[in-house]
Amino acid sequence: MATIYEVSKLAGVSLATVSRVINKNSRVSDKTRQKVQDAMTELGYRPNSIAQSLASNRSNSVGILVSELHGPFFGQMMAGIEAELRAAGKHVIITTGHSEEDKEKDGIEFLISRNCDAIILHVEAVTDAYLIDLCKGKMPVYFMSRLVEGLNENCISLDNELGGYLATQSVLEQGHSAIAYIAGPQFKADSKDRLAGHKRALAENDIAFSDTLYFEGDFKETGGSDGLKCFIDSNQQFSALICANDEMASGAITYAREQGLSLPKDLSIIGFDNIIFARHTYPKLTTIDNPVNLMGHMAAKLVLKNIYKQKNMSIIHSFEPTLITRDSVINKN
Amino acid sequence: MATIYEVSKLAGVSLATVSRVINKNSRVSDKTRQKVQDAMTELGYRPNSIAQSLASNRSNSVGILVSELHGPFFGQMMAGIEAELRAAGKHVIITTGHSEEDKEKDGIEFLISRNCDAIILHVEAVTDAYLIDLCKGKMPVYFMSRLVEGLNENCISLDNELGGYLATQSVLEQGHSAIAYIAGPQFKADSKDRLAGHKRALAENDIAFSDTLYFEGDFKETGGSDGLKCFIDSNQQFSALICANDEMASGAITYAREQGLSLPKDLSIIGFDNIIFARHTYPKLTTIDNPVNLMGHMAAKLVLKNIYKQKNMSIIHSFEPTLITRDSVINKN
DNA sequence: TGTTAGAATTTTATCGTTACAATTCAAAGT
DNA sequence: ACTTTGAATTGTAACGATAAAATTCTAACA
Repeated sequence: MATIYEVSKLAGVSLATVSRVINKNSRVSDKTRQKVQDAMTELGYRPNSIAQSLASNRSNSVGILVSELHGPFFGQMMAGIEAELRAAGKHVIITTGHSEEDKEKDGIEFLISRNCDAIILHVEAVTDAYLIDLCKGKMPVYFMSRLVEGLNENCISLDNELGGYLATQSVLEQGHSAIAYIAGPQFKADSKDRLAGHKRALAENDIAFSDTLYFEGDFKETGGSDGLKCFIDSNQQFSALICANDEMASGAITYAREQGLSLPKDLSIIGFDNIIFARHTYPKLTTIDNPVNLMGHMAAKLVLKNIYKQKNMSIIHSFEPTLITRDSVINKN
Repeated sequence: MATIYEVSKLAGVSLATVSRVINKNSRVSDKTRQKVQDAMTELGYRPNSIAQSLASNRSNSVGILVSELHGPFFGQMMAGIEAELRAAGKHVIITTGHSEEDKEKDGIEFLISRNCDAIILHVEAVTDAYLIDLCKGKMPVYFMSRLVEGLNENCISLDNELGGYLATQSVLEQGHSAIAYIAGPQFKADSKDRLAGHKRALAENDIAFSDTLYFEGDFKETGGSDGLKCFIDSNQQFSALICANDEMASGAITYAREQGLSLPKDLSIIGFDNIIFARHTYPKLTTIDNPVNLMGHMAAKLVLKNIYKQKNMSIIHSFEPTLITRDSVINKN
């Protein structure tokens, strides 16, 4: 592969001039630029990005840490980030944390060692203290879907508490009062906030939160089925079930039907996230929209603005969930 | 950040010795190694991967091109690849092709310019000729889920023809004879092969393939609903519907129910891929398992073996789909 | 004690760029 | 014609590691 040196020789100019032609920023006379460009195409020259990175101390890559590579939620998130960054000629290095503290830290270390220009984290297991500490380091760090105290400027987050509130409120408005709740893992901030919103809605309507109608799931399909099984086995009475994400809701739906329940007549179910599949459950899942793709775009824009100094980037740090009404909640009024 | 130079100074040894301690391969006396390691921890030294890459002409990164970052199919694929590679200390640079020729080529260019050590491609729009040409270049190229003629050694593929055959055969065995088929985009090799398998099964059972019971979908939910709508609107009679992937099957299920059909009594539906969600449709989707996660692992192993010279890697190039029987196909016998 | 092989270590060149200071050049002003 | 000035260009030193050749050390053997 041809190097900048050969290009400069063929074009009869210095290395530096070639470099400036490549990087478009500084001025070069049209005649010289043309000569250089001709030489480049003649040699099939392609800049060596590694050497560029070493010399410029910039890798043009952004590290991303997600919990899982599969799953509709992370898929949408990554798609948003990648689309935005790719359009700007940056690339993404993606790795996973599996919601485990060690693996998350490991993933972060890995991305740092890879000389990313910035990293975007969707971490769940690691503490705020660790993150605050991390931000004191040299690597710029941004957070997706998590609000770290004092680091608001680096966060793109969803008002999960509001989402939880909305879900419960909407179910209450449909006349339900005995409401079961399957939460996500409570070490995850999202889960905790959604639950808090649920409790607030309950409180505002003078309904007591019942421990026996609460189950902590795993955000996976099994969480939904296990939770519902638990409620049913203990002979609880309830007409509605709120699941802290759509996967659990769909697990619950599947299990409910296995138990011979007719949905939504016998049980109303509402989810959270509005993953693509939510409109293909039966009944179609009423849920809370989580604009995670948009948030991915925004996180990328934040990096583009702060790190790559792109102009005209207006950033929204906080997003609001909205209710998506479909068929899985019945009106009891 | 401390450099190798400072470490060597503090440890009182040369640059090269430090380098050899880092890279574990060549021998260094225990005493020296200890000195160096102490110096490294004292300085909080972390090798600069960019500099390593420039000097060694190896980036320890593998480029991945998938059609989409979201979607259960690609999610599983990426998860497999990443898990395997990450365990070996390599990282993945992921980009997308969106099943469009230009974007795929662009993505490939992008990965090449990023100095990956190898690239793993899941391309659909680009021609075999282009790929054969690409393989003549310097960059090692591997293919996921696509068999490129003459490049078998570089491919990890699924016998899609067999999968298509299996799907149709199983439906036939359940006593169905009027069978509709919603294919994937026919420019994609997978889709074509699955259809070919379908036709073979039909032929073996002396059933004519009917153009009016064929629809070319888009591999998305809409493909399933559009296809089924088309068949129903044209007043076709059929008791079973084969969809070339699960997304389309779930779109078809949703649409069928919207039309008041009772499933699987009025219509049997079978999918392809066995995405996680397939067990949460109603009725639970009978489908063809596509071990794409495993194939991802295998593609990564292939790279590990060929590029990074890891031993003990036994490679399986060709995978076989299997029938997963659930509830969406009724027995008419 | 002197050799010598082999291990351990150092020296030096190199990878392909960018960045910065230094230089040259061309047009305008006096 | 002689400065001046700002744009265009060049030379050279990094960037932080690896790799190959050269050297030094160590211990065993004659």
